Amino acid sequence: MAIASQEVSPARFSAQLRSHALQTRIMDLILERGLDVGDAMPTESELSAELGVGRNTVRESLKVLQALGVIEIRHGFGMFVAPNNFSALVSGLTFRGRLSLRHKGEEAMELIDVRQALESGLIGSAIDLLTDQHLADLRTTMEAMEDAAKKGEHLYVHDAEFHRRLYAPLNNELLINLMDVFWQVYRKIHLALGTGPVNLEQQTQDHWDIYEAVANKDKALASERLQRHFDGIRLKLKDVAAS
Amino acid sequence: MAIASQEVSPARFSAQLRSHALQTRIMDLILERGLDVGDAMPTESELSAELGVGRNTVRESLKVLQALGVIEIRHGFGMFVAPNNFSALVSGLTFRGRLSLRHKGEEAMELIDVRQALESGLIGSAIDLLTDQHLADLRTTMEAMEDAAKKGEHLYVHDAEFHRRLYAPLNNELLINLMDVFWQVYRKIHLALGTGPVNLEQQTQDHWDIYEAVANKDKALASERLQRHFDGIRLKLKDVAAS
DNA sequence: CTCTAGACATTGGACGTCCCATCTCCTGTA
DNA sequence: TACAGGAGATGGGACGTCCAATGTCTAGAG
Repeated sequence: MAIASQEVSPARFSAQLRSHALQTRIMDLILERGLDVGDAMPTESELSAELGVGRNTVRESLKVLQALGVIEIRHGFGMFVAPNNFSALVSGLTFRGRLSLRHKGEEAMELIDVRQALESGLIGSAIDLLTDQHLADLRTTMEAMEDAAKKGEHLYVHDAEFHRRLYAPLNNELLINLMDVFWQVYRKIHLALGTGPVNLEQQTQDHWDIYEAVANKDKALASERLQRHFDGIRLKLKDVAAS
Repeated sequence: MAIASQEVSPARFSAQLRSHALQTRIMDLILERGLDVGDAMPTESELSAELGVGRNTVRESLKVLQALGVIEIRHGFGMFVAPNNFSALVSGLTFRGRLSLRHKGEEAMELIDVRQALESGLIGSAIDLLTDQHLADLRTTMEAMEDAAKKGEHLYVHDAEFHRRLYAPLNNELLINLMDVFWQVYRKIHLALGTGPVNLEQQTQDHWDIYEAVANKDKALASERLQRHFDGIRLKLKDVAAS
């Protein structure tokens, strides 16, 4: 009965500490009951009764947990422990980026910096662990990208897929999710600013270049080309932000 | 059944898309009104009226935005656009980590991997931009850590401070926040598992070693020692998780 | 016997109202 | 001038009610 850490006198504390405490209690409840990813949570009413708070209050916490990717809420069905999912961060970070663009776009640029550091820093390890299968997958993605480019379609999906598969060998879900978040935020900011003209062929060629370096297991070259790739992205962003 | 021109009738969409849309509307409202960090938001009632949704509904979204670090809510005073703040992620990631520890601790380990990649990958750039002031700050932190170690106190604060200051030269708030989040999550998971015996002197010496390499601007050595530092952390975690 | 359409129960979504808790600021008094 | 206390505003919370979505069960058609 790990009621543990029950506050004794919520008299002078509290601010938003209470709601945070409630979120924690719900997460603890999941852990204590041994619920795992995909398992059903108690209903809102049950939680409300069990935790001794109103249903609205519980709902506020649940919405937060949903936003944090802890639980998944399905209307008319129930709530479940969610698989790792960082999509929530996207909203917050996108907001940050757009907010910063009103000044000098510093935060948006920082985001690119982090992405660049992560990707160009990890490409070496990824190449070490690269198998033929991974390479084949990567090539498939590239071919799809080329097709899309020829048709004049957006490359968003393929671009994202490329970067995702590039680091698949590392077998690190957290990393993939994180990079995905950054990628999506960049895209959203870019969209929000209104996309300038895009050179689909050039974009595709950039990726082919990276692919080639990776296929040759040339770590230094791959890292450098990734670096350059991000320099390009950074320039494009700076360009649009200057408007 | 003639549907009399519903105002906003995303009839078939409705899922949690609605609440997400509401969050977006609030963020857009902030951007449209040109509100900046620290500025006051409309009150809950105003938002409720303006967005045409109930106050409870608006509150759920506001709580989420608070969790995402977009706004700051001060009971009895008002709501404000928040400075960048990732503390929310800590909760979610910590939960993930603890959940994963019931299996094989994979996710917790992934977190260390990402931290390791980020830190050892970026130390080079940080050293490039290192000034005497940064170095002096770092030394101050180390001395404080040593003091604490001698007194037998926990090194948490100093450890965090060290890693934070190590990358201060990069002048990238996002990165600092991100690493801070990872650090806190690691600490929380570690605490939740029950801390084994800690060797304060060894821990301090590890950091001194890193400091030394940085002070000598020896990028390779610094990177290697950071790598080793994280290997130690990883072992400790694996050790505790095995229980 | 099988398949499908519709009723039903369950569960989350939204809202309104009422009252409490907390904060800031202003006023009045010493 | 300084401090104490009140007023007003704002968020926090709890019910209760009704709506909407979803899965399941059942009855009827074939």
